[in-house]
Order: sequence, then C-alpha cells, then structure tokens
Amino acid sequence: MFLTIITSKKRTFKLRLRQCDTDVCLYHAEQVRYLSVMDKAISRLNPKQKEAVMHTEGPLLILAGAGSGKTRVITTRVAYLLSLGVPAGAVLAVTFTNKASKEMRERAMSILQGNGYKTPLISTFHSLCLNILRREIDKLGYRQDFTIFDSSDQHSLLRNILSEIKFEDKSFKPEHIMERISMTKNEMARSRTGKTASPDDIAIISEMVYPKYHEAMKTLNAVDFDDLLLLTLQLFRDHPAVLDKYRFRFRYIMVDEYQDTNRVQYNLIHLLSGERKNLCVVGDDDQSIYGWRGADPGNILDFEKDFPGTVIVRLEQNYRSFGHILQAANGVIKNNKKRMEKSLWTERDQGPKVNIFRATDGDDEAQWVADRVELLKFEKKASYDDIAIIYRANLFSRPFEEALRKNRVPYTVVGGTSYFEHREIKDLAAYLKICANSSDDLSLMRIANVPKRGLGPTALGRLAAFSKENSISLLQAMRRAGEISELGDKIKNNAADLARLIDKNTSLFRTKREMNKAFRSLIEEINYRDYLHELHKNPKAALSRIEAYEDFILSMAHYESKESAPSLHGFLEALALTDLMNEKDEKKMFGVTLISLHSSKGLEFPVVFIVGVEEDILPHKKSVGDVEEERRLFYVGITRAMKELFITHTTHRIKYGKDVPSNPSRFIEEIPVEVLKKIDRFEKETPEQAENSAKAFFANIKDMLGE
DNA sequence: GTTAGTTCTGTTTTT
DNA sequence: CAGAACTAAC
Repeated sequence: MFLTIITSKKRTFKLRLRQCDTDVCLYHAEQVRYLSVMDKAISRLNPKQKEAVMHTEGPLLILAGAGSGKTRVITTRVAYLLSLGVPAGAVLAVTFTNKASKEMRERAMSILQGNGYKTPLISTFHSLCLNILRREIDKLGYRQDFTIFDSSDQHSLLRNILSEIKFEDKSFKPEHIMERISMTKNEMARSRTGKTASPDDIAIISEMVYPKYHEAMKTLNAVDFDDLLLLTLQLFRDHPAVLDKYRFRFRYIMVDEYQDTNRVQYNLIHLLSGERKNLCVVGDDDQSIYGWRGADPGNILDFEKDFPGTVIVRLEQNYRSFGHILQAANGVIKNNKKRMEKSLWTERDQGPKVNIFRATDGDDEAQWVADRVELLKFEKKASYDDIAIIYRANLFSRPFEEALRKNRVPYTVVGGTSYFEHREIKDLAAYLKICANSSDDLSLMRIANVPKRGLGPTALGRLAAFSKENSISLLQAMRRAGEISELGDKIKNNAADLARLIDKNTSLFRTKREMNKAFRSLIEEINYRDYLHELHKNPKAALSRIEAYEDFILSMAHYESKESAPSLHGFLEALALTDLMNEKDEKKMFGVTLISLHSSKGLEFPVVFIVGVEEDILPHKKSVGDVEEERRLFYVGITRAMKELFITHTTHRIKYGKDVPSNPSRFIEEIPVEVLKKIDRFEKETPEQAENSAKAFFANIKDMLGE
C-alpha cells in the first residue's frame, strides 16, 4: 500500500505503509511543513549517502569507510525517518559508546531544528538492555533492585570463589578465567569465526567455575555487563510476548559500528527486527579491532546472507585525509584476505607524503616526536590540539609525556587507568552499592573494615559463615551479630554498628532530597578523610585522594541536577555504564592528544604520529593468531590523519628493563614506496627551509608579544 | 593486625 | 622498570 503526501511546495513523497504502521497516517499532515529543512540536509549528501538515507524499508547495510561521512549519514537518516512521519518512539538507534549516542542524538535533532519532533531512542546496547531489564527482569527470577558489577567486582567475586573451592594453582589468573567466562557468555563458542573451539586448560576451569559464579551473582542480586545483554536475549527467547511488545515498538532499527557486535548483540538485533527487517546497520569491516573482546566481524560479512534482500551501500569517498595518506591506508589494508572489497578515494590534494622516522630507542623516539611537535607548531602554525600521538599500548605514553613536558608542550592522555580504579573511589562506591542493594555482600565485605573498625578477616569469616548457614545476606548477619556466640562482645557491637550505619544511610538515600549531601555526611561519619591521611603518610598524596572523592561527590550532585527522577540506583548505573568523570572533563581536553590505537577509532586529527610501529608491538607478539586484526589496527591509525602522518620506530627498545633490538613492522613495507618519505634526523635544512623556519619563529614571537 | 620486603608479570578495553 | 600481589616478620 502506498500513501502519497502532497506538500505545499509541489513536492511529492511516497510513503510505503505496512499494516501495522497505521499510526504513520496520523502524523503526515503536520510533517509536510518541515520537509524543506530535510531537503536541505539531504542535498548536502553525495549520491551514495543519499541512497543510504532514503532507503528506509528492509535490510540495509552501509559499508562506511573511514572518514566517509558515516555519522552524517546516520543522523540524517534518523531525521529523515522522523520527517516522513515515523513516530519517534518507533525508531531505535544502537551504538557502542555513550559519546556516539550523544553525538547522534544531538546531530539528528539539530537537522530537524526542533520543530516539535520528539527524540527517538538512541542508546548504547548496554543501557538499552538495562532499561528493558529494569522493567522485565522479574520474569527471569531476578529482583528488580539488582545492581551492576563492574570488572573489578567480578574479579574479586571470582577470587573468592576460587579460594572457596581451594583452587590454588597460581598459574591461572582470575582475570584470565574471567575473560574466558565472558567469552563463553558472549557466545564466542558459537561464533562463526570461532577459533576458541579447542578446549584448553583455562576453558576447562572456566567451565567448572562459571556455574558457581553465576549462582553467586544471583544471590548477590547483581548482574555484570555481559548479563545485561545475555539476560535480555534470554528474556526475548523465553518470553515471546515481551519480545512482541518491543518488536512492535521498534519498527526502525539502526546499529552503528556493526563490525563490533558480538553474537549476543547480533541475536538481540535479529530478534528485535523480526519479520519486518527494517534494519539498517552501519560499519566497516576494515575497522573491526575488537575481535579479542568477542566482536564477530562475521556479523557484517554475512549480513547479506542473514538478511536476504539486503541493499548494500558503499561509502568510499573520504572527506578526511589527503591522497597520500589514503593511498598508504589502502595499500596496507588490501593485504587482508577476509574483507569486503572497497577502496577509499578522495577529491582532495595528494598532500605531504607519509613520513617515516627511525629512532635509536624509545626515549629518542619520544624526544624526536616532541621536537617535531614544536616544529609543526612554529613552522606550520599547527595548534597543539591538532596533533595526536597514537600508540599500541597505553604503557607507551610515558616517554612521550616526559618529552612533551620537557618541551613545555601541553598534552592530554586519553584512557589509561580510569578514575574508578582508584581505591578511594571504589571504597566509597562500595558504600553506595551496599546501600542500594542489601544483598551485595561483596561490597559490604570490601568496606567492612575500611576505615578500620575492628572487623578483621576472622570476624568477617565468622559473619560470612553465619550468613551462609542461615542463608541470609551478610548485612543481615551483621544485624544479628549478637546471635553469633563465637564472636567477642566488642566485635558483635562493631558489626551491629556497621549494620546500623548502612541501614540508616540506606533510608537517608531514599528519602533525602539531595543525595550528595547525604553522601558527604556519610563520608564524614566514617572519618574517611582521617583514614586517607593515615593511609598516605605524605599529606600531599592524601590531599589528592581527598580531592578525588570530592569530585566524586560533585559528580553525584551533577547527576542529581540533570536527572528528573534521581535515585541511588540511577546514579550507580550511570557510574557503571557511562564515564561520569570523563564526561565533565571532556571540555578540558586540550594540547597534544596521547591515545591508544583502539581508542582513537572514530576520531580525526590534522597531524598524527603513530609510534612504536615495530614487530612484536604493532603486530603485537601476543596476537600472532590474528595478524589481520593488527593490520586493521594500523589501518585505523593511518586513517585518523587528515593532513600529515608520521610513523616512527626504533632500532632498540627497553622492554621490561631489558634492552632488545627492534625491527620495523612488516606493515610499513605494505605502504606503497611512492607515498613514503624517510626522514633523516641529520638531514640539514635546505636554505629555504631554514629561512621559512626563521620567519615562522619570528612571526610566532610577534604573536606572543603582540595580539 | 599491620608493615615492609619479595616475587612475579607484562595488549588493546566502547559497556 | 614498575606496579600488583603475596609472604614474612613486627
């Protein structure tokens, strides 16, 4: 059935309707007014992009090469759907990061310029699932007030389990076992690329421990990140009525970064899209760099097979990089066997060639880069903000930080140790967690003796045993500490006091208008400040810890001010699922950016340095199994650069305290020689270069003195 | 129950 | 080398 809408401006729109889309009709009349806004946005697209935007019904695969205007296409498409009269509630766009979803939301809505359009649901996989589970999880036998365990929670739980079953073999680290459990949960075993099929020792152990872990999580009334997805999938599989509800609701589904989806995510999307298959996925198999985390590039490679009738749109025009950079990228990536054929092209100039520099060692490399950064600043008038230094592993940031500091160059390190890793934040968060979820024995265990309140391991062991015998929570056991005859009177009181403290604050968080005030007084009540001073003998360190938790309180205040119905659960969810702390600091990003190859995906910089491009680092020695993914990683790095790209490597490098010779990465040879330029440190400046740099130098001084 | 010394180990990490 | 985690003595 076709419905034709006649607009005031002699423009006709054909809208195909399906039987279940009756509510579309109700909307069209008021939408026609806004088509001109939409037309403007669409007119800015190239033909391929236009095709992707206007194809609204049936499965659509958008293969979006790096820098091909992917975000513009997705956001325009969302806006386009709304402009057609599709109700906002029927549109679902799923992303991986909060940053991406935020950007998508803002840009899509800005295309429509308000005009009374409601915002569709644009969310990450995890928060989408959380929202569904909050409503439906009782159907799976969980309690509604569950909390989310982050990886350090998981880790310590697993540690407990291992010691409980007296698994003492230290050669198996809890992290590795946890990683394996996570892979199992993400249905890696059933993956089509699945090479994890061969059962090794870790697989055997994790298989043994997984049921115990799962059981423990359930009694703790907690779910982990994987569970959010897995339980939602289970919900959809076991409760068709629930699935139908969401299927009916989400009639237009879009998935960003589809190459990064794992099997569970694939199944979720598959189920949700249902018969209708109004599913649009966007991705680039060449940028699939999360295979080690369960991402299955097979999902994008086989999309056509999985969804018959798929229309494929290739976005290959690159708007980001100069020609030489693109040729380097193409030259490298074409060595991969398993990929969808595509080749980026640009209308832009060739630009400078790709610079290769060989340093003697890591410090030399860092110093050279830092000096080059200054040269760029003064000679080419580049801003520090325009420059990024990208490395394979976060630990490489160190020498660059030092060299930049030495040159007085401002910089920002992205990633690395996150805010949550700090002990004081984890401690205080544990207080919040036990208040939010009285079954969370793990958090209670963590803070039972922090600060010291005379509840050592032995006392806690007794309490834990008592809770087990009576199948009650640890908190409940503390409330009833008086009944435990093995405990001394003092300990009984200590435990009961703690239980009272938790109970009191639990109700305070529930009733008090401003949670952050309650939080602050809780921190004061437990004398956490003094505890920190005891812990760190030099007052400077203690003070910085105090500042850190002050920030934490501030972020709670921030959360409360922006949320319409703030709650402790809500805050903890935001804490687990979004990077609350970095959110605030986002604007503070300035200077040269130091970032890992992985986190650089999606970003762009006029000048990029990819450093440490050596064998055993860039194809990393631990990922020999998947050189193609390493190559994609390099490809991602190259395609971040807009104007100028530098690639550096060393002749020897200190690794774990030992000096080892290093060889240039095999990937460097894959860059066509005609786009390469080897830079020699001792190369003298040509007279005109010298003149230019002198000019630039003086111009810069003038700048600094004058305006 | 805490502390200082010792051994061990070493990617990437959107949530 | 450096941080974590474990052990052995206060």
